[in-house]
Amino acid sequence: MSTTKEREEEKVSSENVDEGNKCEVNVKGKGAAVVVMDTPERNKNQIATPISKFEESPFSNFLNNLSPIKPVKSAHFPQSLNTLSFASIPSVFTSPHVSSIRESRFLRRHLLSDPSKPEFASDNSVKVDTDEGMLDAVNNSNKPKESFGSEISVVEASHECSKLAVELARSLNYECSDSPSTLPTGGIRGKSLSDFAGSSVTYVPLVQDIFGKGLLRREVNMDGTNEIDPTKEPSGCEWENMICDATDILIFDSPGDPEAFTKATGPNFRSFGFVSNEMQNMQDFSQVSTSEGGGDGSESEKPSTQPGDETQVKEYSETQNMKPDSSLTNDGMGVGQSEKTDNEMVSTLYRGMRRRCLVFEMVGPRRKHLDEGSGSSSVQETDGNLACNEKQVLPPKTVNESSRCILPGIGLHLNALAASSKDGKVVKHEANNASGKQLLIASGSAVSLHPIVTGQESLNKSLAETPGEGAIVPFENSVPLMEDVCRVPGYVNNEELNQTSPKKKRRRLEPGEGESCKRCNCKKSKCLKLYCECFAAGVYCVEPCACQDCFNKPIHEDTVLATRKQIESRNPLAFAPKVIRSNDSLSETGDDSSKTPASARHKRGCNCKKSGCLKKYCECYQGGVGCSINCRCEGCKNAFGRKDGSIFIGTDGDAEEEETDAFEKSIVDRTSHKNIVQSDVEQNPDSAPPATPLAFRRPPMQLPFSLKNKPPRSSFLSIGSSSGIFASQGVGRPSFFQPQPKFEKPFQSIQEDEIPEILQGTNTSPISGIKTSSPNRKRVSPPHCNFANSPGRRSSRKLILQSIPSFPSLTPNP
DNA sequence: GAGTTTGAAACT
DNA sequence: CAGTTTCAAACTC
Repeated sequence: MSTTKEREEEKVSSENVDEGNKCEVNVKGKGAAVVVMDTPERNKNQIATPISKFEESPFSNFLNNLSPIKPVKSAHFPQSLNTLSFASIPSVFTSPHVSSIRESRFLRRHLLSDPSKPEFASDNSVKVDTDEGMLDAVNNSNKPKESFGSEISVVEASHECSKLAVELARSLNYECSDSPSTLPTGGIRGKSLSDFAGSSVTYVPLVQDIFGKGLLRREVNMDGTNEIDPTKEPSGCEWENMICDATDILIFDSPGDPEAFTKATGPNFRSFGFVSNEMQNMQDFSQVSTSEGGGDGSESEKPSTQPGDETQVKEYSETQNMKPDSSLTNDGMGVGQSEKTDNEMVSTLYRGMRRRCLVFEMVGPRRKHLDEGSGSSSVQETDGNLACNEKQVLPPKTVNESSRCILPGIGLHLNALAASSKDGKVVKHEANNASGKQLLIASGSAVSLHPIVTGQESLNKSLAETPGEGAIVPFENSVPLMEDVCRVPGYVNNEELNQTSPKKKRRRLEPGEGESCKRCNCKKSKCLKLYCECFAAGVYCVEPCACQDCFNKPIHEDTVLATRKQIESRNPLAFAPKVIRSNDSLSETGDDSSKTPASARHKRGCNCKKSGCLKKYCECYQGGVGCSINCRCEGCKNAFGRKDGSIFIGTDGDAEEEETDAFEKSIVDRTSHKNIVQSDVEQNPDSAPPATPLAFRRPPMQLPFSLKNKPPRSSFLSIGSSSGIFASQGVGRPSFFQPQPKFEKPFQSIQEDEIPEILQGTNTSPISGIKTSSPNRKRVSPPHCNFANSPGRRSSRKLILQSIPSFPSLTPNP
């Protein structure tokens, strides 16, 4: 009892001290991702509501904890989880810089977490979860403590966690002699942040989600640990190292360990699953396994497991799968100590057994559990994602849901993104409208997402490394960047967001914002021509599509790929994003001041004659970009910028107003993007803001091909500021949103990669020169093809024209 | 929901 | 490269 009081006191004190931090942390957690992603302003706005909610909830929770009264968590939780997951993701994804930020966060979190786990504070990893979890934990802590009855159990749990971490490390081959008890997860994050922005990133979200659920559980345990654990303070450094290593291993191993990852085509998915599993395991361990005993146990376990790293990993994953289920079903917290004790004994005994046995089945079951049993957000999210993915793409390839999600490749990714975005919006809207948008935007905008990007990159790399993925879906591969970007964010979002039925989400998305998930209504093209938006976007047709005789499905992958190649052979940029965001780059040209269209440009330019570039018929307008020199439009009144170069100049008041609005929005986005991407942009004026991971994925081969061979009509001039634009548009005008979607995909994923590559490769400068010289000029000489080689600019991300790369990548060049 | 308009994509 | 046709989205009613 005294312990409980102490805990409370600690928490309280920590809260008092850290309240500010908490708030910030929460904000960051949620908003961080968002903020990073796009315009801070939006994020702030959007986030604000959520944050406030969170804050309140945590506060209330803490207060409750302090007070004898124990409030029930309930509603806040899910949101917090979602938000957390998002936030966490970005943070994780964020580049090293981000990591630094994170560290700060961690610190804060630690403070927060400290209350529950002063000792663990050293472990950054745990903290994040704790933040969310804190609340829950706080609420739960009281219960759990009571239920636990003995602190020992808690301690054991913590040990188990450490064990889990250790196991992970083992699997990785890393032996962390000193694994801080619980932190493994945290450690992972930390690592991901610093080291593996990309890979880690992907994991992180899951982790967070898991934490969201599991943390609560964990925290409960943690609380107990805190009291007891003081003895165990792990060295943060060591722990982090271990985690990092583990994460690395996990990530990298993932490909290697097909089993562990299961069949999931998408590395992301795998990673997620893996992480989630770990997390769950951790939780489970904390909850279940106590018997093995303290930190020592963890180490002891390590040695045992170490024998085969891979095997261990698999086992680990298996165990994760197993555990998660059990844990999920039990909810960790729900299970009484008695159960735990029983389970613990058993669990400890069978751990190894389970792990190994579970191995492959893990994913599927787990998810099911999640879906079925745990109402927890994480589960839902995963489900939602899966569902979405399944619908969209997957079908054939992936057996597992998870695999489905991932596998679909482009289609999936894009769809997922779209769906996710929509879902995110929808779902979040429930909780927080703003947050939802942010998420979406974030997902959408590769730029802002650095973290995401990084994550994607890592993912991409992993994918590239992993034979399965690439081999499986060429088409998917080609999609890469876009998809990746989308995937990650979207995916995450979906998971998080898709608490409800994925289908619903998709549908919602489609109709409303729907762009992310493009729907087509093709009747004669069989969805194998660019007429088909889905096909053009590099996505497989999904349920929402009303197409007839559709061949744009995973089943017909070969056909799709072949067709793609054909089209690409004709026009290498055919699948490149139509709109390229140069926003940043444009700014260089002076566009920025103008806000005008320069920020982003349509690759080819439009050819409107009757619409005045004021309707969606106009691709430029649809893409939320101004018309450029490349445009051959007549009577251009594009609100985003006229081809005259007068960007906005809206001769018409309306147009001007619109433009201004759009600009402002775009500017905001840009600014955000710029902030993030600036370096890149600066380096590459043309470059799209986001440093997408695409580059990794992109098979330079493809692009060079297409580009060199045939520069499409237009040059890449267009800007890739899409994210910004979209975001802005999305916020500001619905109409834009719609248009954006199309571009978005390309934007985010593709543009950056493509452009940069192109630019780089094509030293021919034409593009760059053109862009720089005249922002509006869309038609830069296409030929920049060299992009592949251009070393100079590459140094920077040179996102430049992702458009090209993305697609090329998609094409099964290999 | 059906029909029209529009402009891109595809074809010649 | 230019012109025409095809196509599907966007738009209107």
